[in-house]
Amino acid sequence: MTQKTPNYITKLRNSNLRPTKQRIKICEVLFNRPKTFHFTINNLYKLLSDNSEKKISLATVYNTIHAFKKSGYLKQVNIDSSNNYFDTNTSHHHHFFDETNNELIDLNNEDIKKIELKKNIPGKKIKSVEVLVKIVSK
Amino acid sequence: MTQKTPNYITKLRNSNLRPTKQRIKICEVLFNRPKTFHFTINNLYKLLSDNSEKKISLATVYNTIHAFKKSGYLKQVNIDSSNNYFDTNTSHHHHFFDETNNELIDLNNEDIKKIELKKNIPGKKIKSVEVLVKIVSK
DNA sequence: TTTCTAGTTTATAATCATTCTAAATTAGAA
DNA sequence: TTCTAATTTAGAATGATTATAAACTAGAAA
Repeated sequence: MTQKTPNYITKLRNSNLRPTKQRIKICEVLFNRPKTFHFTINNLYKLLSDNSEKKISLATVYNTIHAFKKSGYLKQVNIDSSNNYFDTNTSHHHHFFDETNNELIDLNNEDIKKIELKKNIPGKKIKSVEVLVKIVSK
Repeated sequence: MTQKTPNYITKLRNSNLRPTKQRIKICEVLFNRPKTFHFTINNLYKLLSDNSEKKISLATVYNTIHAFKKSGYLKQVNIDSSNNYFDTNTSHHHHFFDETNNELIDLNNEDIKKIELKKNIPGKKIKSVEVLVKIVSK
């Protein structure tokens, strides 16, 4: 079931994204992981710089991440004005945000009772319902 | 029960904030309203500029809003990286965000079934639980 | 009332994240 | 191999917010 060598080339091509060296490298860093990955653009940029001699420009990191988001490979998670995260888990779920070490943790749908609203706004339809649980060390 | 002329001077002094002309003016714009008020710094700055000949500097608006937030007069509501709101309703509640016209709407605690988490993070305690319901026009 | 000082306001500069621009490079079809 | 459109890139531009430092002011003390 687990892909040994994920075919990022096909994945990219399917989204009309040319499989460039930079995009494949970013795919490897983001998706070749056993678990969901949460990151900021800055996190990722540093991570890419660290394990590589030839670095990917910051502009390309921004471009690529936004292209990936548009293609549905990533979800954006806004915590507050100074913390803009991305999440490789694109299924419907929620988050804990640990303010002690600025870490995002998934709160899966099955780990929270269904959200039921007793109010609706006339003329409007719901696009999303997101729960953010802020936590700190005890 | 309703105060005809709210005593912002006392309110400010109680929080160790000198009741300056600027702060009182901002209090009037923010709190002398029948309902909760949602705004961005820019909204507020424009509003203050419009109904006044002598305008309050942008720096003071930022300073004051942050002082008010610190004193518990306001809550900050982060929608996404380009929408940073403040809310005069400081009670525990949630929000709708209407993406059609960038408007925040309160979702009071009694209008949502209690959020129950079936997961907890060892060593961590919950600081807040916030629900954000994004809506658009039908 | 006058004086004095710490708190406050202000214009402007600095910062930081993000987006834009336009030139150089590259993927991949022909 | 050639050619073109897509992509990458460095650096400039933008926009929100914060910092700075000089001028002003509230209000306590004389």
